[in-house]
Amino acid sequence: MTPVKNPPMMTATRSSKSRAAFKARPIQKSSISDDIVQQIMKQISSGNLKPGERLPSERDLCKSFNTGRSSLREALRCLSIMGVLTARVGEGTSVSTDGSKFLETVMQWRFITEKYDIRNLMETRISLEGLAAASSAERATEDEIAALEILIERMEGFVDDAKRYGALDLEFHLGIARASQNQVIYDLVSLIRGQLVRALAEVLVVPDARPRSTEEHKGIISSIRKRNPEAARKAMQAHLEAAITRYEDAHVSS
Amino acid sequence: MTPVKNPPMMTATRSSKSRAAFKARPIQKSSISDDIVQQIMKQISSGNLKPGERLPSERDLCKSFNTGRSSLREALRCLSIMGVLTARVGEGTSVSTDGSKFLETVMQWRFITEKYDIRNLMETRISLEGLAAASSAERATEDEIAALEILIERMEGFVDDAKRYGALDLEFHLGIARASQNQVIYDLVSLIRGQLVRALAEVLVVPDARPRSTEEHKGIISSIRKRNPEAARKAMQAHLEAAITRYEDAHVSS
DNA sequence: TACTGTCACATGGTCTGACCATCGTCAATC
DNA sequence: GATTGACGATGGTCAGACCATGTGACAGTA
Repeated sequence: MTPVKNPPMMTATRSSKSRAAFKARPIQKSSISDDIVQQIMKQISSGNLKPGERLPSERDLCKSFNTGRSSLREALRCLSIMGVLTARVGEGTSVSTDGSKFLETVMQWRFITEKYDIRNLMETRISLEGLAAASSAERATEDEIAALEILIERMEGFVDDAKRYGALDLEFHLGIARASQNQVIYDLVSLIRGQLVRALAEVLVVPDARPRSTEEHKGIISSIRKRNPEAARKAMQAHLEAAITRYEDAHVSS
Repeated sequence: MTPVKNPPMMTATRSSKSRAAFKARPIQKSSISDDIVQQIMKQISSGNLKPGERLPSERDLCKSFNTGRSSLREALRCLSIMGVLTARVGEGTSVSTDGSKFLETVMQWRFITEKYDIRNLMETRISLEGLAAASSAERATEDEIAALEILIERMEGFVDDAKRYGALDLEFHLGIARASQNQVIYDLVSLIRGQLVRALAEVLVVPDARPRSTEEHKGIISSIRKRNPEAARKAMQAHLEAAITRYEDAHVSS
């Protein structure tokens, strides 16, 4: 894990005098908290610790790991900030039941540290959501389809409210991702959507954008209801392409 | 951030007497280390703290944040375990220059806490790598294409060595993802690949798998060289579909 | 019987002070 | 000029303390 030592860095170009090349492997000294984090994660992955299960108290864990409370707490805190553990005063620490919170948190950070190019994001999104739509056409339940249709109706009531409309739009796209019955797609779509959230807000304020968007949504859900994967994919991709165009137009004019 | 309270959990099914549903939003009490983490991340995202730049010493930061060293350290430790910061004894703490390590670490954990379905992963991978191949056909540099071709030649020398072949295979797929000139795709492809690494090791030990795989690789790179996006996409997707088939055959027979 | 208040206890959250190992620096030394 | 050694700064670890909060048991009350 987290490297503690610098790479070898053979200082060959040192001076005139040549030295015997001394081979050595850098000592790996991982910190205590790193170790604890690893151990706990391993216990979780091995099923030894199940979601919702409670860990021993911090003071007990100190004895088990034979370590000070600070080191232990650094590990626990790290895991709980990342959403793997949930700690409550007076109640103890337990494994989080909602694992998705983890990805969510982390992606929020990813978006902070690294800015992706919007075109790259949209390009990837077109591919992923196309797949989501196609998969939904194959595997969405009747209930899911019905819910999406209702969602569209609700959106029509908010064509004049960019903010509300945007929220429902997000719900629509995530709904399709979920209806694909593919957790990977859902995670990735929501991930990318998180990165795009600022840019998309600009798109939907474009005049005329929302009515068009609604029509395109109807086309998508219609293809899904007809269980036509390729049509659904194409409809979704066309929808997103159109969104890009709207975005770029707005960007140029501003 | 990290929720401190339980969800509402309306205990509706309590007894015979019915109760008025009392709506309440759990109190959010963020801990100090959470705050510090947020603040530091914000400083990094705003560009106030640039990669490689050194932070004040822990003891100085304590004074700045007006907090104890333990709380501060919990935050710093969390960030450094996640790869955002790099801390070395006697040297200080600085912002990591390699941001990708962050995603890598995190995904390793994601894979630990949550197991994705292999079919879902492959399905998504087909879509993404198809896009990668298509984009590469449009945007790969001549150098990148040449490097991929050389890579294939090297792979032919290792058709008898499943392990080495696997390593080169990974390099090939990542190379195409990189040649797409789309950082998002590259990150996601390497992410998914990481999840699949165990399963894929099983695929390549199937007799006859490696020669076939090599042929398919040649087809992909050929389409890319011809600058034919759709052909490249189809070739890549066919390659991955074939890999699935090989995997399932191997799985059934075992 | 059902609710409510109280109290001891366990637990996570925070602070403080201390010691250690390591690194960079720079003067002293050969 | 190269090597060495002392010194200060820094992160890593520990132990002990106090606080605020949640839990559970128990008694009191209607």
